[in-house]
Amino acid sequence: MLKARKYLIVVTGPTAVGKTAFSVRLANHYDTEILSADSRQFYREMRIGTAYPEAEELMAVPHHFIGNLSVTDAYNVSRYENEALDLLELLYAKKDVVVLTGGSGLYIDAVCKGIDELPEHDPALRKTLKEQLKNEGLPAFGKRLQALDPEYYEVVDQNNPNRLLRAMEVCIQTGQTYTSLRKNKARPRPFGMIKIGLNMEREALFRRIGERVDTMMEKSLLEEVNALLPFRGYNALNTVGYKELFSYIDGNMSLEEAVDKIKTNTRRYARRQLTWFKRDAEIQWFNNDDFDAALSYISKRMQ
RNA sequence: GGUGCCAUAGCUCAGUAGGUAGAGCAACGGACUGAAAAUCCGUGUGUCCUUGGUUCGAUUCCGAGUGGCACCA
Repeated sequence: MLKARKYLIVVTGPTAVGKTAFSVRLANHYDTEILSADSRQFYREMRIGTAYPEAEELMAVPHHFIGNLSVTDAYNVSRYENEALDLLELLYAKKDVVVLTGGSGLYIDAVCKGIDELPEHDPALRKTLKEQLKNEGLPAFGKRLQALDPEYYEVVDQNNPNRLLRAMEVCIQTGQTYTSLRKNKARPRPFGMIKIGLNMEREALFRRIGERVDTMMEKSLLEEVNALLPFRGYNALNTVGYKELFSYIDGNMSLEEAVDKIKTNTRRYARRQLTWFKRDAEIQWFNNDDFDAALSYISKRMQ
């Protein structure tokens, strides 16, 4: 007997375009389950501000990587890659198709292509390096990286502290250059991938973003944020919708200003997402409400 | 109705002693390998309200019109 081919249908696109509803429909159609690739919906304490799927949606289709973490948990793409691949193996024992949906491009790529073997960061080392960077400044810190990994220094964005810090970390932790560890080669996966991008006219998308933020405020996002105040130092809370309201709570701006800022930053996030997805030629784009066209494309690809 | 002030980028405004203009915010483009809803880089997008006049040349000066604001009726 022929073994049925396994498929991962990836549904992506800018925030607020309607990925969740689309994916639930898709999963229902294939009688399967959904893996989320939204790096902030992992956190169970962040529901309103991350536009968590509705209760009915969660009941209609089994979801994974939704609310599986606490904001205090340390997490990263590599762990996600491993956990997602393990889970897919389990799911493919009973399903031929699984849906991966979300807007975190790096996380989607980790599942589809894999990322290189690099050491997980050492919090103590990162703290030390951060302080050093602060004290000596970006240029001097960069020069030190240049001494350790001249090749990477040439290509890195030398103004981006996160990039310099990470590279420095890896060099120090491994005693090897960051460059030598970055293979940047896609790994083969035991399933076929069909990538669907959802989009809509920008003006309409931006209108939706504004409305969604207003809805979040009506659903008492401010209360959610207030409850998370003690955890604001955690990376999970360095997120649109949360940081602006922290700033309001600190008295740095009015509530109206904070809400406007959330809308602006969400629009920018959507643009960055589009920039990321645009360069992935495997993505086939559809209008967010064109479910049938997407479905017929998918079934054609599966033949 | 009268008088005064204003009209410049999507918004708030600056400016040009007459040589077609620039800030902030917004917007737009891009980068991206264990922080990624993060982090970083780049870009002025303009009938200077309309119309006559003066001038080699008007967004700038003068007149008229239109719109807005204020005050007086």
